[in-house]
Amino acid sequence: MRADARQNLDSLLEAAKTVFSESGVDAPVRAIAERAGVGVGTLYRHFPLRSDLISAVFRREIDACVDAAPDIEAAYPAGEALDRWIIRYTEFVATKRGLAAALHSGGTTYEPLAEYFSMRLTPTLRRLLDAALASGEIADDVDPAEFLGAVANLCHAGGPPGSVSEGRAERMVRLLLAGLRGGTELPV
Amino acid sequence: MRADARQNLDSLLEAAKTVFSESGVDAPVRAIAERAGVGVGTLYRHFPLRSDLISAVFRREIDACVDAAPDIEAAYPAGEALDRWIIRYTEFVATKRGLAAALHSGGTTYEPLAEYFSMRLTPTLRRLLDAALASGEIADDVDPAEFLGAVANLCHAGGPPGSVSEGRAERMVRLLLAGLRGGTELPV
DNA sequence: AAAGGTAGCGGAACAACGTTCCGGAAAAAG
DNA sequence: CTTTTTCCGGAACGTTGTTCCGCTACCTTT
Repeated sequence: MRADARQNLDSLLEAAKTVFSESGVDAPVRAIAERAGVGVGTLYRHFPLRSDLISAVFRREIDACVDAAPDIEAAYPAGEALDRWIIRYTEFVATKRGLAAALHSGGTTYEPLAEYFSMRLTPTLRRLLDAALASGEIADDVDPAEFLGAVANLCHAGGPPGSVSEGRAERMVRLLLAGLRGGTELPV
Repeated sequence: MRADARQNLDSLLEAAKTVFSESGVDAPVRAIAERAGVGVGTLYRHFPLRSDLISAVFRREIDACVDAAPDIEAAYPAGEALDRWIIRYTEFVATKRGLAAALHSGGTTYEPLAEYFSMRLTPTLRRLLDAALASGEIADDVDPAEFLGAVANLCHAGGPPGSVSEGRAERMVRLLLAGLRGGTELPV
């Protein structure tokens, strides 16, 4: 790999990270290329699809979230560890404006990113759930991939303009976690 | 209002309803105009913003959902009525591909639609919650607007491609409802 | 019934988007 | 230093939402 190509790739990742956090994942491709000081052709050479760039940028942050799990597991009992890691995951997702929307935009465009999300995060949650089930701290099991998707969906503003939104995501996620404790039967 | 204008407006609403259910709310404006047999200029005369058309199409369906509440309230005890109405709301939202994504797309574009959602649905849920709280069937209160937004967010596919998604939305919503029963304290 | 004024229509035109393409510049190899 | 290969830049294309204006045809008025 040529030296200038490597340099441009780094610039692009850095620029994309900045732009995404400023304007969300819907930011125009041209804006990213401009901030990186390269042409759009260069961007598309490294990332044939827009979603490839998004994937690359978020991969490292996903890894950081996964890596946080062992520390939490060691420091708290199983049930509380589960809660704390989910809250940690919440904080990661909450900062990515438009990410959840992109993930279920319908088409096959963002499948690779969703794939990676699940590939890394699912086993972590599976382990936390098993531990909490074994210790009897939660009553119901759930599919980890489903649960992660649900939490991610909850972590975005939504709702009417004037409504209280401070802490909304966290409140709803805590409600979901409380649901795992209950085991209450609901009507069909 | 002129007769042909009235006729075109009806055609547009009818066409939009069809196209939205076939291709989701992201369907191109031109496709709707073409199906209605009018030019895009006519469409924009009646609906200055794309979101205005979406609002108009969904208003009647929201109303239907609100109107279903009294029947459910009369037929079931408070707690079960709450569950059943939320499930009914779920079914409505689930069929609107891309609607939730549009609602929290960030900008002010879809605010009128979200406003109307909340304006109609919030009081209904407020009443159901109060009844269930009064009868002691649920332990925790929530902000109705928040809860509705959360449920709407849960009603979309998300997750990795291969994962189980059959009934996912319903399972997650039931978990959320179970959370209202619990009242379990969670860690900070 | 005819005629005029005007509400309203159609679709070309514009800006911004994602994506493609290729002439030429610059890095690596000899 | 020359050759070869890699890779860059940005013009160009197709599709989006939205605007604009000349002309149609509807309603009113006589």
